[in-house]
Amino acid sequence: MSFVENRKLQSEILKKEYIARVSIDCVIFGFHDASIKVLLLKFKDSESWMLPGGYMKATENIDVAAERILYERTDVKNIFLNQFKVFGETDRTKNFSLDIGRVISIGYYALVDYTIVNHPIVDNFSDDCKWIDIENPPPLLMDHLNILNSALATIRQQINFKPIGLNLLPESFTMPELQCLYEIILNKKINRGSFYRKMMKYNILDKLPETRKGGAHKAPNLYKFNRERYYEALEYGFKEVW
Amino acid sequence: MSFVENRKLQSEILKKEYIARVSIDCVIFGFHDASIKVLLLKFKDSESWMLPGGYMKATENIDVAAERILYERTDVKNIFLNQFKVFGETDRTKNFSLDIGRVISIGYYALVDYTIVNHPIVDNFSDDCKWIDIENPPPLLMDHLNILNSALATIRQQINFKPIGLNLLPESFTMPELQCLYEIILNKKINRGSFYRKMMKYNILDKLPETRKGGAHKAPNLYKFNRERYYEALEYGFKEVW
DNA sequence: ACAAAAGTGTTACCCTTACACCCATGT
DNA sequence: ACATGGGTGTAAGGGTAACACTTTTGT
Repeated sequence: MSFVENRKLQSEILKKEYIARVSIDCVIFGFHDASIKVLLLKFKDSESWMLPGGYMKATENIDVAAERILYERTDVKNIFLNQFKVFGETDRTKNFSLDIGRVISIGYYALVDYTIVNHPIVDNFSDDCKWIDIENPPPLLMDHLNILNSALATIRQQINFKPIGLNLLPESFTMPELQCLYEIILNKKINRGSFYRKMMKYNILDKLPETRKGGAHKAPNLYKFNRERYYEALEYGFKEVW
Repeated sequence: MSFVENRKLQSEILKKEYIARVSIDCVIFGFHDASIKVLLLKFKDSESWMLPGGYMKATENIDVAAERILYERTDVKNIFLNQFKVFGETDRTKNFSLDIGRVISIGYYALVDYTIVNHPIVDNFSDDCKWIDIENPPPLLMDHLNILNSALATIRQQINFKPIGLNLLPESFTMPELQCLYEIILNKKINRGSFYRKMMKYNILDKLPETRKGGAHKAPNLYKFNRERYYEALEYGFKEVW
């Protein structure tokens, strides 16, 4: 089979297996060193970075596709991704060295434990995969900076009426750590006592019997999220005005 | 050219012009007779109804596609559509007599003036187009009932922190009419005085010099939305908790 | 006269903030 | 002793809701 024939066949297979011109991009946020990180791939032989993304298969549910794509490109699995917006400008891929034509992309975000990425295993298109501080993003391909900022705006909105932190913090954590997460996301200081009471009223925390030993001062209490009540709050939100 | 050849050609043209397997469905809400209506098409020679929808072209921006599709199918134009969710279950089209294969659909909603639909002009696939009360929806094709309910849930959420009513009410309206709209959307009674003050505090209404004559009692004041402040409120919302 | 609309005063209540105070517990 | 963390009391302030009262103005 000639090279051209082979490429044609590959293309045919791809067309059958995948939905042409529809991709998924994943904005994976982590929390570490009192700052928000995003998981990025470095495009091979280039100084540009990109969000982990890929094409949808014709036979798989959209949410499943998002999880598969993230797994294939970063070795990260079993995380819950939230669809947040479709990016469908005709010129959104023009700032890209490969001519992939017109592609619309479905944006997903997730808030995950920073430690889920242990090994920088990357796929054939990338030569690096790591957490990058959102304060200083490197050059991003196509409209990926726009997608990233849109995801950030989405979580900053949602923090007003939905819980946050599960999967972003380790299984158990202290109240000052949780407060620090909120302060970083909201980019402002919060009064400690008020934060404490509001969190307790949300009724999504379980206090653990043990404390975090080894620090320089009083060992802080450990908490974990009560999954049942957390998910309930995620679904229904904390408040409605009307 | 044989029938088969012709169909093949048509299919090829369609493939080039349109993005295969990506559709847009529009949930168009109107307000009339103190109830919420949705604009539906009746599928030809069938008792089933559907949301106005269609396929995206390869060369058009996604938001433009949504407006074009709505216009082609219902003769309604120049309305602002909001993307709200992608429906991508593999089995979402199975309950449909035509075998269109796997299609993912991008959901858009709009809130419009009920009077925009003057003539029930419909396309080749439909034999009726009209407003239908959301309280008693007829049988809907595929997952269109799901899409409709999802759009409803979206606006009921958003009414808590964004203005509503522009395009849904006529250019000028009275305070009781606006309150009625809110009560219908939220499905509950609101205290008149409290509603009045809250609305005035939102600072998105301009009081007109004239009143609505001809009613049985005191002519109520007319108001209209201040576009500039309305759009600003749409973008930034009325309140943030943290 | 009557009914609807408009605007405002009042009160009670809840929630949120900021601040403070006291206690506990590590080094 | 000192620093951090935990928990709660309190007072100020803002927002909301329900209710009532008054005034206006159509038929």
